[in-house]
Amino acid sequence: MKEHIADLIQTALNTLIAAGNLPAELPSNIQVENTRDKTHGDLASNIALTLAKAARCNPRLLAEQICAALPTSAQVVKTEIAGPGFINFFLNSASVYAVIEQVLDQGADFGRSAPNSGPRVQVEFVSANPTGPLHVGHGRGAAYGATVADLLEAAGLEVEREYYVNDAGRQMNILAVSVWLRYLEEQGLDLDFPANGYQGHYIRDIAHRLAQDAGASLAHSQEAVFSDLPADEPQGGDKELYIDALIERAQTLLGEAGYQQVFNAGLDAILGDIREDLGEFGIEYQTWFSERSLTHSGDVDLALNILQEKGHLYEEEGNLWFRSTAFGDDKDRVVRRANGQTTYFASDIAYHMNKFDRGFDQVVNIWGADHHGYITRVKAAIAALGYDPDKLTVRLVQFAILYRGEERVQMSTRSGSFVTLRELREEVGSDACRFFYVTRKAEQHMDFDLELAKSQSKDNPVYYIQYAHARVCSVLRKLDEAGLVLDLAQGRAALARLDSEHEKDLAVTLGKYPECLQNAALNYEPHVLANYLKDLASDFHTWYNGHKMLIEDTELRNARLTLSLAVRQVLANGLNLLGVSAPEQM
RNA sequence: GCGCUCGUAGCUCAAUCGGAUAGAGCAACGGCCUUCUAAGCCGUAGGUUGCAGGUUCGAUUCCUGCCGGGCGCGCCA
Repeated sequence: MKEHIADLIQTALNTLIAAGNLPAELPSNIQVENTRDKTHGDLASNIALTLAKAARCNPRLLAEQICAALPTSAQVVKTEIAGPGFINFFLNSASVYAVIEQVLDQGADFGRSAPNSGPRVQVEFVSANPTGPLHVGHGRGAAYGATVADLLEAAGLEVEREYYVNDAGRQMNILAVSVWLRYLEEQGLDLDFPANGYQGHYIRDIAHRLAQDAGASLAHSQEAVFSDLPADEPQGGDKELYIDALIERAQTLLGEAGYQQVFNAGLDAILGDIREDLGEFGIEYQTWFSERSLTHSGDVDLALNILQEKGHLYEEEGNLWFRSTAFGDDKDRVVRRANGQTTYFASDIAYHMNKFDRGFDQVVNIWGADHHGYITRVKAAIAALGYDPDKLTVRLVQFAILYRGEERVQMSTRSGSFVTLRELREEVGSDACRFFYVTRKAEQHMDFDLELAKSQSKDNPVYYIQYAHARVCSVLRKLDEAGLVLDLAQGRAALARLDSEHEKDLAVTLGKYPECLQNAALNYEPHVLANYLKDLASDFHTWYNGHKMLIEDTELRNARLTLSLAVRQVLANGLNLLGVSAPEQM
């Protein structure tokens, strides 16, 4: 429809140019927009405002000339000039209601672009360290990333969802030691748990299972484990030095195979838990990418060699540095320490090289807002390796603050007393979680009210939207109970009988859905879709409250039910993209 | 201190690449239940878009400075 209006305007402009009323050299970009205010018609163009200067003409006067030169169109009822020179187009009801048939014809595909018709994109999200269960902060990244991925897919892109598993590094060794110590406790040792160890109860569970599998084969005496270790923090020592010493002791006593057994017991249990948690949250990945595999495959060395060859590395005091300042970073970064160990950043360089080598046209990283300082150096590395850093998009997600009504829910990562995503889902349900998490702009701080998310009232947007969907289903049930049948063909033929403002508003809102999806996808803004669904549900409820569906007039009844079906379809399509169910009854 | 980010009604938030009179919901106030779901409906009021400049036909949006909140600034991951 917008194209049609743009064509009309183009024809008018051509006429004016031919008549010598306009200079031939004009910017050719004709904008046609949905109107925000329906008193401004259905569609509007600012063409007279943008051309006024080049045409050396008062915008309103120019608008009048354009209007006069517009060819007649069956779809346009009237045009109006308003404000500083906008041209407003009023459409006939048949063109407004045409969308209803389109929705019913296309069903679940309505609003979606042809699958895999666009570029190939990877979306990496969550990627939390497998050292403990996901907490509510990860939940927002999960919901946001999953929805962005689904939206991009709906927009026709070929999408691959990936989780980067940080299964290398010191934190993982701390996890392994934590598991081992709990295991030793179960074997009868009496010990002080390290201040820097993982305190959560889940560690005991993992240790318990390890004991069942391994028996006493990993046990060592109190003496062997703790002799000659530096003091831990409570004893006036350094907790970092202490835990590192414990890691070394574990590796010595257990040997390569034994240590791996403990290590993997922790990793497998936690990763399994995360995977299950996300699965229950409606999130599936195509790839779980292991950080360790980058070392084993030689990708880390390869990446460093390439940087070395290109002259972007230098040594200083035994450390190997990447000259990221040459690419806009604040300071250079160490990639390999004097002790030979590569840094986390080195893995990340290799990881991004690997991503680009897999041939993605676009790479999207969803990170917590605390990582924003990291963007520059990663882009620097990508550029230094010879790839296009603009192909990487990083979207940051702010943390959510939980409220129970007015009261803020305290969270502390220490001592494992944080609120897990699983706990949150169990309390308010996955649907409400998925919706609430994406209802605000990602980079916006958000307040997540548990009471609101649980409430069954119109104040709760999830309930309100799902209720609209269920309401249509309910009406169809009532229809059936009354011994009536929906004649869809008659309903579609009789759409012109829908003559109330509410019905027209609804159809207009339905018509905006495809564009809403495009905007939400291309800008990585799921909240646009969430807000749209609220508006659509609101329009539907308003209409429903003012008009009875199950009426004597068969033709009008079928027309209203036909509109309802279209509303239900779009609600279901949108909810599905947000990972929220569309229930048939509440 | 430097960098990024945010600041919109009392509260939580919108505002479609710079568009028209800045919109919703909650709370407040005033009305509504013999109804396909009152777990609701209708209406009223509520604003110097943090402040001050700039860019232009037009700025919540872009630029500069200031004020205020958040985050980051490790050979941690």
